[in-house]
Amino acid sequence: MYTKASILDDIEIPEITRDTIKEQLRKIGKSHNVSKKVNLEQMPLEERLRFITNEVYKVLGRYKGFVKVIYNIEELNKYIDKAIEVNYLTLDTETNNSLDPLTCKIMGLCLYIPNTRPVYVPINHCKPGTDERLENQITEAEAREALKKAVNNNVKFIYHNGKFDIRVVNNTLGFYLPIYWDTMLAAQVINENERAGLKIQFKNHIDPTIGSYSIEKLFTGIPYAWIDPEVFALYSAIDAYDTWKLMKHQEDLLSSDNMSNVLKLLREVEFPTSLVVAKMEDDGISLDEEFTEKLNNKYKTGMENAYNKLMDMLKPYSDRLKNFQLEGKIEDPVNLNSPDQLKIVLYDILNIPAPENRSTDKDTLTSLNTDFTNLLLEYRHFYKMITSFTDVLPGLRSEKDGKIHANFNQMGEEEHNVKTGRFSSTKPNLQQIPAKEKVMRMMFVASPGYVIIGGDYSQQEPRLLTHLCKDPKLIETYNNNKDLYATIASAIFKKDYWECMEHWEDGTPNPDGKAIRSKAKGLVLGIMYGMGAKLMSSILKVSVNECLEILDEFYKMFPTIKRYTEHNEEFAKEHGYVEDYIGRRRHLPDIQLEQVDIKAYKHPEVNIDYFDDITQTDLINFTIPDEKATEYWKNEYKKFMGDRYNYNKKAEFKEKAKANGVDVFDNGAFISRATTQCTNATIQGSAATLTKKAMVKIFNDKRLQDMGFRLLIPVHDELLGEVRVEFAEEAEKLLAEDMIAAAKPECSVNMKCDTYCVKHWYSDEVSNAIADTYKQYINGNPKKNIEPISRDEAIEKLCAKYSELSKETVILMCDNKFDLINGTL
DNA sequence: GTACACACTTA
DNA sequence: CATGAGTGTGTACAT
Repeated sequence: MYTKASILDDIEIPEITRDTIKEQLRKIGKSHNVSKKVNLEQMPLEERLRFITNEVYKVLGRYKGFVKVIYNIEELNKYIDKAIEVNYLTLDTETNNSLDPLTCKIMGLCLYIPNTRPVYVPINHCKPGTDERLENQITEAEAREALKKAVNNNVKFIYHNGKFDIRVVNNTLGFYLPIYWDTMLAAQVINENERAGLKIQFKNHIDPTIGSYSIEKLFTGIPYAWIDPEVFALYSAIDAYDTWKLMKHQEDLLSSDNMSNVLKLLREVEFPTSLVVAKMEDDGISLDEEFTEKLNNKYKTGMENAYNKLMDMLKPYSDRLKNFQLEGKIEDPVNLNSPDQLKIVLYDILNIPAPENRSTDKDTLTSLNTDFTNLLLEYRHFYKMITSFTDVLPGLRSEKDGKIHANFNQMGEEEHNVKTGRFSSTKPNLQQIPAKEKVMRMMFVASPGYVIIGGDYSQQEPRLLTHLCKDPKLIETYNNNKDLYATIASAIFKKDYWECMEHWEDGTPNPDGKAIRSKAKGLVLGIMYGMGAKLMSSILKVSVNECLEILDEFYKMFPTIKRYTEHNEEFAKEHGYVEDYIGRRRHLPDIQLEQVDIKAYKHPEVNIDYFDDITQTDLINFTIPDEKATEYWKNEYKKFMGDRYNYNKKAEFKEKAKANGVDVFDNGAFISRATTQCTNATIQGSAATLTKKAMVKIFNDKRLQDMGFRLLIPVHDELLGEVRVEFAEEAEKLLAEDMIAAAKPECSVNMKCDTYCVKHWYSDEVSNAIADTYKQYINGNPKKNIEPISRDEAIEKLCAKYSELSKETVILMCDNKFDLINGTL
């Protein structure tokens, strides 16, 4: 029996696998749920803990003797020495009912080393019902020394979602552990369409017979720390073992030749990135609370005014409103946030000519252009700013340091399927802070003594497209530092390069050039998104035919792009995935579907006299799949369609089949969507990879580290960080250098990077906008019917518009004299 | 309480 | 038929 063995004995016994307990597992059954009749909440504590113990043993008792609890430092040291000997350590941290690594308490460590049994190291368990720490445990200081010893001896640390664990360890024990392997990230990179949870991964790849259980419900409402370590170990320690098994499986899978790029992506990009993200989340970003409140008040006033005016405009229609209210179709007063009610107000009560779909979205309301709809748009804008940003951000600040610690997920949200490899951000989503409403970004401020440094890749995606298709003309454009869109416009519209630029060579504005250049820009974006000619025509504001001609000319001038996209799509059809410039894969299984799924049926030959409850009608409707007929219709389809795909013919076939009672499920939409995604997935995936590489490079840049530089937010093609104010200029330069250098050696096209340095995010943009408006006010603008006004009047107007800024600040900005680094708002 | 549609924000 | 994200609201349905 394992229970009587000492830790040393354990280390010498052969590797224990779950095979030994498989039989038990089958007996226990596949799932466990606590009976709903048991009222956990009202159970006295002692009874509840006993109940929990019993339930846990019922489900996980098979692990008793497999997992072991370490109660003293001698045993822990032995275990760590063993880790040093074999060079690996799998680690999972347990916290006290908190998923916030910033403020949580560390409760214990789950460890696993091959050829030993998984162990649980209790650190902060308490006597039930109290905060009194149990004595027979490892102290935080002991745990810290033990882990540090492992780190100093270059032990390779393995995790499942290591970002969480290394943050917990940093915030409780005071240092960051290294990451050798993360099975969650590996799972997501290997197949982004599969769920990456530890249990499901283990079931899918290691042991399909494993049962599922959800005993977390048992613990709701009571601190985990009150659970006996022996009981808790059963529940938690097996995770470290599972993680190890999964890692071995993933390493095997990735050791094959055709997976070497995926392995490289993990080792050089994703694993190092998770460390960067851990620190970024721990650091957080500062919010200017006073400024945020001022903005909030401004928008609230604006929203209330708009709302009141809207209600006033509805007053003459009170009779009609009443009718709909009596029918229960609208509330009293009408709820403008409800699209259902709004449709009635707009199209039935106010009798505004309704578009076919009776939509109430922004485009529709804008095109309606009535006093009511224009005011409604204003109301909605304010409402959005308040409810999504100004009202909620202050509440998201951590009690620990008053900063906002958003969650950055380097592979997208776990709940959704992982897609292209881009970052996502939640609670709050710092990637959707308004950019058009520029003052909103000024809520974010550098920490005291720091300045914000920002850098964005200029045309990151088109440059990567150029690298992917190796177009000589486009490569030349970039390497000669010429404008991409002007080059393209000049090629397809047969004009001189300078005729396609926003400004002439001498700097004077060129409105025609601006228009033609923006057409080329729309074209490139459309191609990168996989847009159809119809939609592209509406965006470029040309007819469909004209758009087709432009596209034709485009592909004639840049045949490499067409060749590349076609090759990429064929690759996807053959392999079921596309690859980015490093080796990140985006699986698009739909692209391998047959155009149609065909299913033919037959009616069973049943004598209804045998069945009391079956009627003749039931029988006619009752069918069973007919394999032979299905085969026949599949052949018919191939014969009918011939070699070339034809939409009309397909429709004709569908009708014919349907008339014969054959189901034809059209996969056309799925296939075309997957095809559309091919090009975009490689470009967007490449961009995501490049940005991550840049983050890693910046993180590891010794010079930036010495300046106190820390990353704050990744916004896809843009990185935001802060640095101690005395190093502002130098850090700005280094940031751009690192971002550009990150593309090498894999990317053949030079990157370009624009940077800025401010105390408040976007204050440079706001300052420029104010200066521009000021100039228009005092000079006038005949095109926009703006009469020139005096300086005082202009300043007064701008102060009203920017009421969240002080008058002094507005004046400084008007004169372009605002100190972006030290100036106060 | 959960799931979806809709509307809006962003790169 | 445009790519990729998250948040907040209202509504319908289940519990």
